[in-house]
Amino acid sequence: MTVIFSKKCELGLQAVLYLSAFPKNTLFSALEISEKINAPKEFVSKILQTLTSSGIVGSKKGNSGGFYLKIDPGSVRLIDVVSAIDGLDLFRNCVLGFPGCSVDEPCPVHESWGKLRNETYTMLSNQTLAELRDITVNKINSLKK
Amino acid sequence: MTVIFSKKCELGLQAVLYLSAFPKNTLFSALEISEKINAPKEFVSKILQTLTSSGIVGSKKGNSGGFYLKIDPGSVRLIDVVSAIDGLDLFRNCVLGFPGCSVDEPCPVHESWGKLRNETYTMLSNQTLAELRDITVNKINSLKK
DNA sequence: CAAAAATAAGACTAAATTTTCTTATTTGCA
DNA sequence: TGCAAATAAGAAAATTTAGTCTTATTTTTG
Repeated sequence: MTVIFSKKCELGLQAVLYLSAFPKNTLFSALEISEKINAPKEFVSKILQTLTSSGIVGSKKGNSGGFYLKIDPGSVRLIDVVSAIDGLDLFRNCVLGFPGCSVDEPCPVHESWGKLRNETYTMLSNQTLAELRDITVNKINSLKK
Repeated sequence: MTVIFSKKCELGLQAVLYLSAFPKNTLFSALEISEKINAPKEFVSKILQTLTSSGIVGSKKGNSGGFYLKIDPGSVRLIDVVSAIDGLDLFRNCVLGFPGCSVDEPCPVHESWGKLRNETYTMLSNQTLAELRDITVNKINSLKK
């Protein structure tokens, strides 16, 4: 089971982080990326297509084609990728699944989860891929092979 | 899509919260509970069976049978229900899905998510059902009919 | 121009989760 | 004792998510 994001989203985040470790516009084939993040090539390719249509990633067809980060790493935040793939329902819905959870009819953890949820949103919004670069490079390099 | 818990877990939490709003050992049939929390009866019944085998809930067969909170509401915490249904992987796995995420090989949000994850765990552990009773009763009563 | 290698797109399959159904067993009560 | 109503248990169906396959198109290179 995934933690809070879907598998698609996790892999999308990993792929974009991978791309952000290299100079902007550096092309990588879906195969290269999939091997690096240890995921099925076709699945990665499909996820990157989604990110392409949302504008975060660019693609180039043909013999020497591939995917690349289209937006400057200083302008992309993790939340942008999450938003493009899973959407933001995570930050709207009641964590206990109650309907109509609000200040007037709060669930038992409405306030406390609300706070944590906002902090999570902030965490995913605060830093850009550029700011995460060093730690990202270190992590990417530790992924064996 | 659910927020961080599975549907089973959400409904299990709702059902237990419902039971905790009444004096301990008060019996409710799966049908009554399912109508209250607006979920399929058989599904609720199955979830409560899980909670029965984990000891949080008790069950009584036969004509006037049903389910009841077996442990005192002052001794049950939300995390106990989560643990019984979804397990605690949520509090162990990397939120970005990276393997081997650790202090030595942290992912880009290892520290910040680690903190939020611990606070989430604390939130689900701190208060007992008894302490949540007032707000629970209010929420349950707002769920129409 | 033809071959090779890549993305794009969509159909298809597989797996996991959710939900329903069926049957057995238990229990209270007339 | 027999019926009705409930849980127990497990099979089956439906839905969602994950992953694969196929075909088309693009682009570079020989």
